[in-house]
Amino acid sequence: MISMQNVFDVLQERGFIEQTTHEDEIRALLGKDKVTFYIGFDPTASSLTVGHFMTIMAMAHMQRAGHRPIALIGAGTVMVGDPTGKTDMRKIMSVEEIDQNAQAFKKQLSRFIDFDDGKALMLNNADWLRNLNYIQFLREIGVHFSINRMLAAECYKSRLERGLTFLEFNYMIMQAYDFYRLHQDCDCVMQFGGNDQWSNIIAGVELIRRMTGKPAYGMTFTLLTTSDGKKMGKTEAGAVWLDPNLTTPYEFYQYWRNVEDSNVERLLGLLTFLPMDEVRKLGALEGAKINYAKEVLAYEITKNVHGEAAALEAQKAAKALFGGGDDTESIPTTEMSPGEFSEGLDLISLLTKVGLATTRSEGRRLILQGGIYLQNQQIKQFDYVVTESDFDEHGYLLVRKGKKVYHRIKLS
RNA sequence: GGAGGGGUUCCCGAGCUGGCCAAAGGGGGCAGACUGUAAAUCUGCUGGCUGUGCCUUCACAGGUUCGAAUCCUGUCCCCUCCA
Repeated sequence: MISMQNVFDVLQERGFIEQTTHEDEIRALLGKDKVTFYIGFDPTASSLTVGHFMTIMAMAHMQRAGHRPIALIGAGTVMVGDPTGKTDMRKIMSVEEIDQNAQAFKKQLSRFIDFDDGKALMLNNADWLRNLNYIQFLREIGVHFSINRMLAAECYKSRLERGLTFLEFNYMIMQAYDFYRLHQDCDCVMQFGGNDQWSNIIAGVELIRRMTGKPAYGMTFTLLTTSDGKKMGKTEAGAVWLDPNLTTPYEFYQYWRNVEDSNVERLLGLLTFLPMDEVRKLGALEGAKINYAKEVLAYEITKNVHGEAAALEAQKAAKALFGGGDDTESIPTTEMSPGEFSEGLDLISLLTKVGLATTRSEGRRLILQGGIYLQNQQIKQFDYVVTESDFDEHGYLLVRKGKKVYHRIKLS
């Protein structure tokens, strides 16, 4: 790093920052000292998602600027469950599941942040939250919280209409206490998070101020949303995961390759390390040319998450399918024995077998509506029987569903 | 604890004077058209199956009836008001 730009400005320029508790102080602090900050990750699933990834990017920028990140695994806070943004109460998770997820989170985080030699810390709030003494906690920490103010918090609003349990109501206090603990134990003075975490973050900032008289700071990042305000990172199949077993690198690549035009520049800034002048250049491309920017976006993010080899492979596969290239190695492939086709296999069975249709009815519907193609030939006969003669000379059969979903059958 | 209102197909939400209900409408999703692997728009589909018929669904378990999402009984869960 040659020119040492203030990370605050970097984050701002790249579009991360949504709200800050004390903008000037934070900027000043980040400009001169080595600052310890934390971001919490609640292990509610077995993998991190792209939403977490954006936050991790911010963390990485901070680390590159010489600050010390604490990745806090929330295996204690998930025991309670964050009601923020939820309309219904989340299922109570078993401790085994939580701890398993926490392990998975740890592994994934280590790929993006350098935890060597104390350059970053990974902590788990289960270590202090699970054994709290109720009465003692209420007397020490609980006194500092005003129910009146908590009820006014934005994050509880929807839940006050539908019902909020006392368990979940305590989430904010848990998170505030985390910040306090990290402040005491690790000199952590800042907490970052997605913008939905604002209420929880300021609760911690205030708790620290009340208990220690010392300042603490908070900052939230923009949330990944589509132009109509829907959360990004969700597909019909569920979230976009960082775990390649849950979302394959090819699917992951395609997700970014298909984002809407208006979001490309923003996403490049948030999710890649490309210099901003390049980001702006790419974002300025118009019409069909912006497809190039999407390729860059998809490639860069996939590279960050799954490595260069996987990114190249995904890109090649995508180009082959959509751009007339000839590499088809990376498309999802199912191997089947020639014997299965010796009598012929009906198309519907084939579709369900490879997962292109979840039920036979769905398969039939797809075919009837013209959504199924074999070797790029539309098949509208629902009782079509696939035989070896449908395969190419190398023993491959390319099955396509709609415009974008490809699957290959290989005879073996 | 008392009074009242609810639990319907992926979601929201009709139906609940018994048959015409696999269940209106909207959302979401999928497919088609248009395109740039974009957005917007338009069209169709959207419980399962050996498919013009059959099977399983309207919280759960029973019952009444030729026939129940609709009526009766019990159970569980949720919400509102009162305590």
